[in-house]
Amino acid sequence: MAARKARKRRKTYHHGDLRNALVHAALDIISSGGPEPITLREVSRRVGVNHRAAYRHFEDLTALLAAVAEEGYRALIDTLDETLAPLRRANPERRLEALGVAYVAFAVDHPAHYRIMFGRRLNEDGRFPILEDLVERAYGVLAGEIRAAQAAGRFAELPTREAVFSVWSLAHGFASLALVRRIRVKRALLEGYTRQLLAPVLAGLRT
Amino acid sequence: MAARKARKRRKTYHHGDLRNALVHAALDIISSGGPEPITLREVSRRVGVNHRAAYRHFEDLTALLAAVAEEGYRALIDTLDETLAPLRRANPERRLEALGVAYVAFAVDHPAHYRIMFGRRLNEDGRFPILEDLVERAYGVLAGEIRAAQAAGRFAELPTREAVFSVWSLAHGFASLALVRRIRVKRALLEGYTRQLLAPVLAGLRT
DNA sequence: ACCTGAACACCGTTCAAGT
DNA sequence: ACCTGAACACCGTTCAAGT
Repeated sequence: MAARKARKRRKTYHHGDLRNALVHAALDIISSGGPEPITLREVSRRVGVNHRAAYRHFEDLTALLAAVAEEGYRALIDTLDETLAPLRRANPERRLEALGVAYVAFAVDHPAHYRIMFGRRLNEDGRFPILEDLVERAYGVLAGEIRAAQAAGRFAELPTREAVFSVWSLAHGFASLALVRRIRVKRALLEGYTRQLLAPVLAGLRT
Repeated sequence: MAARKARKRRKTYHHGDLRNALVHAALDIISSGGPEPITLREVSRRVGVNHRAAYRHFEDLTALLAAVAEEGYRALIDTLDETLAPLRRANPERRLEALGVAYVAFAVDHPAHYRIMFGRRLNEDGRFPILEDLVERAYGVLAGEIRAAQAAGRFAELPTREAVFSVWSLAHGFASLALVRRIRVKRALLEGYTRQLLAPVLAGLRT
């Protein structure tokens, strides 16, 4: 029926923004939580085009998934930036904690994006270098706060890289375990719980 | 050719230990690192039987993967136990650190097992409760050391559960990021690197 | 009891068209 | 330029047999 709707909406032979429509159909499939796998054919079906039409916009299925991942990374970076915006005057530690909380919340609130972003290694063949750039930018947000905390004399002078990886690993690990329900947390308690888990690392970095 | 070999080895109509053969063929496929997906047909092909034969032993593909995961959890638990064995007289902190290092090393050295264990949620429908039991046992090993450290007055009296999740999240997150090469570490440096990442959490728990 | 074989409804991807 | 349709070599799973 999604197919029928899409077909009604356009009078022309051309779709208009097929590329975007395909990306969001892919997201819908995963977000709906059902057991439906993301397939090129199902995605095209939802958009209301022949499955071959997708090849105009994506070289193959992996390229479509890479587009989903790219959108996800951009959304994550935006979320992290927006998290910091109202905290301009807060101390670096609180800002770092807020980043960790926002990161985990993003994963839990966008499980479809997150799984594509961190599930398979899409850039295995170096086909999508943009993905590496975006990860680097997200990393940079975290690293910036850790450097600021160190500059303010609040954090020990460990190598920044290792400090970032400690925090990132913890946030990513918790998010992943929550997504596969190995750790069960009610959404309303997520932020507080994340703070509890982050507390030891942050305390440890302080020494 | 694997098929031919298997066919030669047995003279009888029956395979002997088909179930086990299937589980290990599945592992071989993922371990080989190639892009070959684990399919019931490919697994059966490697063992040298008709793909329908697998259904004698596994209700469906998910059940086969669950068997792989089960074996993985048992191996992980064994690894953790063996890690603690020579450290009976060490202090709880060192034992906990050793567990974290062993956990990450297990993931990196058994990527096939690890991905099946923590990738999809195989027990979604409650079909494989054994998997939950085994995760619980692995969790118990970690929890035991944290409780011991607390009892020895070395760790602050935080709730054990949250302390375990901090350490587990960090180890799991680091392992996952290393597996998808978001964090790149040479195998020879893995243990030392893991210790560096764990250091802040362990220090934080100490306060 | 254990394995096979044909059949069905799905895939991704290629090639050769249609508008 | 953009989309379609038939075809190919794959899937998982079901049903009806073979030894």
